[in-house]
Amino acid sequence: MKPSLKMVAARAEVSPATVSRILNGTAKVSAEKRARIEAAIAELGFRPNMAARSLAGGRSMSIGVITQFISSPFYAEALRGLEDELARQNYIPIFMSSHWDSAQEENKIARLIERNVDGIVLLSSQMSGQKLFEFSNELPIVVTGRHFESTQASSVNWDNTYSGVLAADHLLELGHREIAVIVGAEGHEDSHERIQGIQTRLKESGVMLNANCVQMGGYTEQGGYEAAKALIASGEPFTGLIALNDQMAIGANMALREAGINVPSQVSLVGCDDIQFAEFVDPPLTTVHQPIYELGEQAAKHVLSLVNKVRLPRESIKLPHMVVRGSTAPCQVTVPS
Amino acid sequence: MKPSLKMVAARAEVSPATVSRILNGTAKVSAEKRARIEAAIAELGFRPNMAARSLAGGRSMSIGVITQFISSPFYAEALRGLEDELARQNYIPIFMSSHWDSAQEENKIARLIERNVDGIVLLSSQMSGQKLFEFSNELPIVVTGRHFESTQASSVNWDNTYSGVLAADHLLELGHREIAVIVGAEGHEDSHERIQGIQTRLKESGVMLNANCVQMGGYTEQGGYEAAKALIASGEPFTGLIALNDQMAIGANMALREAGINVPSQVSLVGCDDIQFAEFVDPPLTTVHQPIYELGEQAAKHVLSLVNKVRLPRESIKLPHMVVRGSTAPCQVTVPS
DNA sequence: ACTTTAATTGAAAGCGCTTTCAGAAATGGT
DNA sequence: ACCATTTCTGAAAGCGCTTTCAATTAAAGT
Repeated sequence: MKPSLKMVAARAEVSPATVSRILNGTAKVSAEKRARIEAAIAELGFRPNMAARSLAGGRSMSIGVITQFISSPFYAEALRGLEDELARQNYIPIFMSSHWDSAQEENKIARLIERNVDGIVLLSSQMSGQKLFEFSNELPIVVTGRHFESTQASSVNWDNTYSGVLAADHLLELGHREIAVIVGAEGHEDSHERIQGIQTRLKESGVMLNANCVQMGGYTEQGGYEAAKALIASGEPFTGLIALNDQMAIGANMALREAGINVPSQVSLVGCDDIQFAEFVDPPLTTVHQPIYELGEQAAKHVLSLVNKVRLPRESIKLPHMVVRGSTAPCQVTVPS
Repeated sequence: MKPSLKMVAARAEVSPATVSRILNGTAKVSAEKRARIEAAIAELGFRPNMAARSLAGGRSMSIGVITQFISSPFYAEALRGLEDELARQNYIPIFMSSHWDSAQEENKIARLIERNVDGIVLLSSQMSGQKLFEFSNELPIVVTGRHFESTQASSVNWDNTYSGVLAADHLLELGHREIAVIVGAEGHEDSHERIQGIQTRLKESGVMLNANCVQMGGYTEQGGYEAAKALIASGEPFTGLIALNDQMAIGANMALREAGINVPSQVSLVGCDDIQFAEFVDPPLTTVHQPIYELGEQAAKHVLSLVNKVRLPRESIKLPHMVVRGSTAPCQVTVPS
């Protein structure tokens, strides 16, 4: 039979309440009893039962985390940050994937609430603001990739507009004036902000972003590959190509290669995220590094601050920055001025 | 206040026991009461409290899953299989990373047991067999990447020897006789089996695997990169290179490129796993496809069969197979016969 | 030495559910 | 109609812990 708190209490000749106090540090206990209890715990190999703690105490010490796909290099990195930060505060994450489907997302949230999570982190939620608000009345929620604030909810993000600005500036500085963009999907606030950043910068430099030069790639390698093919097929000229994430950039790179278009001498390619693989493709991908791991950490800090109702010292998240590798080069084509 | 089972019972004018029976399907309930109860549940928006269920019922409907790194394309795929299969049976996974550290692994297992998981899946465990055995006395355990069987434990694997055989055969058939290998790390049963497979096949074809031609790459891109560099620096001639996973193969590919060695015309490169990216590197990576997603699924089925003490229909896992892409080609070098 | 205040401790009441046990109702057989 | 089964249902105990609340003991003040 598994040792219980009661058995520890009996063995240490104290009341269960006192053992509980040691476990939680909720009250002072005399050194002598503390020693007896700790000995008893060790001897019995006692491990507290979280279900019971959760039921009695109303806290489960766990945070639900919903991602679109657990198996994406982007989310994986954020999850790592989350897991590390939560562990530091003795919480555990419970991960679930919602596969870009808001029905599944709601369902998984319900499932997490059943499991008594103390709070929820939504990495790139698809849900309507209305629903989000409703859930945030039930428990603390933190979302990334979009803005949302209420009494029990907050959002954490880096400056996505700035990511767009960086990518655009980089190509502009290299002399590119014909620029194409592969976006992820509609209705993503962060994605939208990046495009905003790109467009603002292009406009400031007197470069028009032709509508034909914007293709959707669904954030996958395959999608990026097809988007680039479409771009090439359209006949629209471009010397600079920005993909809104690295996976699409890698797919696009392949399409360009297949079409016999050299990167970077004919087309400069810039990605976004700086996932682990970016460094290892050929040519190594120039990309906008985003603080993904840190995003996870911050998200964790934010939920826990909501859960424990403590004010968080307002430290803002790092800014994205360019990582220039081999996929971009000065524009070779002479542009009529 | 959150609705409780008791409130549902009151509203439906039945006893809590009856509501519980509906929830669990543990006994027949008259159609009339069932209707009343279901209405009450819907009206109140009642969601059962898992902590309470777990405490009372002794089952948490959750399975602990320990991986080395959650952010690895390999594990991510297995996790997806696990998550899907568990969901089908109304269980949820609780993921934790142990970072190739057996102390952390034990610690996380303890943490999972505290949380009342009904069973544990270890993806590529590092723990000693002794420890593993001890834990398996506490609760059902399934491990992958090594063999381990006991009354409350089992292992699920594909045929790793065969993976090695496939890789070796492929290079052999292309006429390669000077072959180098980048292995992961010491003490991995699956890794060891793959080398066995490679060596057996090489020996059968009268090809010796020189000890200098085996380098360790730690399963990472960076490691593969450095291993390949070392291989090149050693001056040892080779026309075929097998990396025991795709990440190392991708790193090696980069090292070869940097050294001005063309793949596949000068060196044929074969990877292992067939991760998503393999298709998108240049040249597209020839690799041994392993049924990773299915491994996750099977692992889930196995733990649940142990948990619920049902015999599993003995369906064996798919065999690995070659996926020939662009990184291998017939050997160009004339080998003295 | 004797009260006042503070520091420790234990008894007991739940947290929200499952499950045994036994009683009540319904079914069937004759 | 009457008893033997079978089916459905409720009362109550309890899962392992936390947390008041009040009691006990130690420390401090005069």
